[in-house]
Amino acid sequence: MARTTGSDGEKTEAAVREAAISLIARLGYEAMSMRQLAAEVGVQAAALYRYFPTKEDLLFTLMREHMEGLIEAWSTARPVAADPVTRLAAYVENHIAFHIERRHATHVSNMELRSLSHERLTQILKMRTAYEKELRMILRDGAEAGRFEIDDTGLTAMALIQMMTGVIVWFRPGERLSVAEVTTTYLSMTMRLVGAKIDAYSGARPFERAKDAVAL
Amino acid sequence: MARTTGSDGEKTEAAVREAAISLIARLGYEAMSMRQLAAEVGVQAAALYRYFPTKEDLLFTLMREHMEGLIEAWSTARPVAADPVTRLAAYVENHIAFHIERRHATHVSNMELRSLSHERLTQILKMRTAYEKELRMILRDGAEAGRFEIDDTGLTAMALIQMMTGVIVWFRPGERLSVAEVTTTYLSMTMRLVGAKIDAYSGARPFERAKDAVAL
DNA sequence: ACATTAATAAAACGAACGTTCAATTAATTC
DNA sequence: GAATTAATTGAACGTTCGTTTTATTAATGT
Repeated sequence: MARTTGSDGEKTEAAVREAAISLIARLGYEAMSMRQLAAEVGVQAAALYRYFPTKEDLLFTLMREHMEGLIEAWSTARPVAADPVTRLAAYVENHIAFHIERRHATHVSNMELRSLSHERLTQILKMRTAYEKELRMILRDGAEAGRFEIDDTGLTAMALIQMMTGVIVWFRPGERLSVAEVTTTYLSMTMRLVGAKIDAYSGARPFERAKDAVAL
Repeated sequence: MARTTGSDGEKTEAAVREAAISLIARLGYEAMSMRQLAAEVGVQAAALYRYFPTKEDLLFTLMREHMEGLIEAWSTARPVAADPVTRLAAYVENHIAFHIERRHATHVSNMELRSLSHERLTQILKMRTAYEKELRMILRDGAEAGRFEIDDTGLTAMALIQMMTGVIVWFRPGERLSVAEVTTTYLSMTMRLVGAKIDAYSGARPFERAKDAVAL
């Protein structure tokens, strides 16, 4: 046989991406075979090579697009010229929402870095560093303005990112907690962690338990 | 050829474990071949099967011993009948010290779970859950005693563990920060995150920046 | 010294891997 | 409706994989 009725390059490529994210997240990049991926899409392995020249090209494409999406999401959500507390809240909300929404892709981007060539690894890490630098700047601004109490900006940024990204390890949609509830609690923990003071409203009182919902 | 002069089963097995942890941490379990591992040890691949019947048995052994070591380390470090703040501090110190000391093994235990059979995965997760439960109990006791302010005990425990374990991702011994400095900062962040009050010393004042070294 | 056991090498097994190539058919263009 | 292009199949390629088998030598016990 050969070309099948109703076959469409764009649809097949999209199906390959989606199936690859799911399979790599579940099995790991090395453990997933091209034949397995093809079977998931409903196609022969050779057909995959029409869209991605090698297995690594496929992985790299998935990762690059994930990072681009994250950076774009932040550049949209980022509040301009706001105070550090507001900016930090926006960063946390965007980060958690994005990562919960794309749990599988995040897993791939975080776990399969070692399967990239040196050059491509550098490229992905550069994007990641740029994204993390945004958080460091917020923390530094807040510390300088006396709104945060932070020992070490870089270390705090890493701790916060690990904490927030860790959500995808245990969060399952539709279980005990909603995304909004998780976000609210993480916001509260974040603000306390950085020693945020909400002077604008009530004078230098540290963050307490936040019970009100946070808009996403 | 056959048996080599000076060959010793115990030493070879120890060398295999050590090399396996290092190789799996660097390349991933699926990407590491038994021939690669054997070469690292300075032996032929067939010799490995004298010590571990299959590749998965090797992985499982490494993981089980890592978890056993973690639980044992905590059961030694754990303070008996102390207040929640002291117990939480001990948990954080032990966790960070253990994980920095065994970065590679931690990487293996955290990243390669999906390569275990269902039965063995369950066994490892059971140990991990037992270890995490210790933290949840500390948090619950502290919250009930009014020493902590916590929204959700389970969620806070997960956040803290992700934050602390994340140290191994960026920490490199001998770089900018010492283990003691990292631990001190993480202790301070943890105490603020849980809203710890150090009543015993100074009345209900929240944790501030901790500058004094913490004994490990 | 000799017999036994421990530790390894060398070679081979079938299976699965990523990838390529030629052939074939569906859709599109003119 | 013929020519062209797009999409896919089926078979094959050489490699590498985890693992097994057999033979061989070092160390140990008697």
